[in-house]
Amino acid sequence: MTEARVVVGMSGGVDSAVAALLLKQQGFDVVGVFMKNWDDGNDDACTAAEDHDDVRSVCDHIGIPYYTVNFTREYHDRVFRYFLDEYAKGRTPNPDILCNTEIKFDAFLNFALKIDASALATGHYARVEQTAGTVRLLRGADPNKDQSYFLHALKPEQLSRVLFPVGSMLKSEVRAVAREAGLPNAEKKDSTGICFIGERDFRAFLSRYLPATPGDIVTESGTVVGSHEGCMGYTIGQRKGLGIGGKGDGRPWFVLDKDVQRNRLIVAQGDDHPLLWSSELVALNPTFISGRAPAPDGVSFRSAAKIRYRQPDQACACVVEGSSIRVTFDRPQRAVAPGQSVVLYDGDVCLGGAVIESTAR
RNA sequence: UGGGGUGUCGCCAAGCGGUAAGGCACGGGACUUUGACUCCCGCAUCCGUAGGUUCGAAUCCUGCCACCCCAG
Repeated sequence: MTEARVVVGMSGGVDSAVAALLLKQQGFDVVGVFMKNWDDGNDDACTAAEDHDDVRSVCDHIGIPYYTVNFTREYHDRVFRYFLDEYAKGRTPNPDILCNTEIKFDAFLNFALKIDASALATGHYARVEQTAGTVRLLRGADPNKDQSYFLHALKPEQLSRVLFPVGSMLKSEVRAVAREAGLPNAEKKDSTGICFIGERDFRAFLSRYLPATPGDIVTESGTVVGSHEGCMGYTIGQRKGLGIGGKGDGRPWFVLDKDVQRNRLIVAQGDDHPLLWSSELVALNPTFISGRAPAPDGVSFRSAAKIRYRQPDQACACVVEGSSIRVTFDRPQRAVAPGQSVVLYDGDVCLGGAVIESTAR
């Protein structure tokens, strides 16, 4: 009779390290696993190697075995290709959401089950609550670190196999635990950037995979005010990188829209421009963690939504219409970008979400 | 080659004899498991150029250069 085995996805950061530590202390048969899902040969090799080293030393410190798995192929086929396709269409995808549904909690979860683990744990700041056959996803206890936004598309079958040991903790508590336990990465800086790919000069990175064709930057009336080197490198609401200075009334310029057909960026001066704000959006193929929408098809229900990670909750009314959902906000939202996800909440409960398709005033 | 005007950071623009505002752009940092937004810091020893006046000039004077406008 042995303890239940749990696989912990180790990134090299403190959060997953503490997750592994806590599970070990709780008596689980913990196995640390490092995922290497990206490989572009050279430049990023160093940080990936550092992360791997951190995983090794953390696992040694905690006293658990560790392995490395490689889902480079899966990541490329199921996440990165979509990522590029979306950018090619002029949209702004969120690869990390897909990475969770397709890689971490699918390919990787299956790997964990295959080596006889009963669950997969990660260092995500979110909570899973299971009661009488139902699963709920709750925000992380630390409002400043909550990552439920990235997990909203998981299915109940996936969530029921998942543990988030640090989800009920504050970041400061996680760091304190790491320090007390003497974990080698206790003070390691939080990582950002696309998961598994890391922090990059975004436009330069994209141009390695998508042809960057120079084009005009125009105002909504068609006046050319600048030029860009590939409009896929910009997103709605973006200010930096336009290189337009000294024109008009002196205020900064923002991207209002992208005209992929004509390879043009449409911009306006001042972030109070009406075309930068919309109070309604339509998103496709909504998924709900409970398995069904809070209200029947065609019936409106109130909710709180996020258009992007770390955005404060926005009060709204939603209505599912066939394979899409229409969200109408109480207050207009800035720079709603097709390709990004709208995620719905009811208090601390994450209901689900959908990928934004279009907006309306 | 008659007249008038203008030349200050990549762009726009203060300054009007007392020793170079500000905005945009850009660079760096903070924030951040997407892309963005936001915030903070930095950014002309020098004012088209050569002289002159003055204790002292980007600010006054003169020559030259460049551009613009009106005349031709």
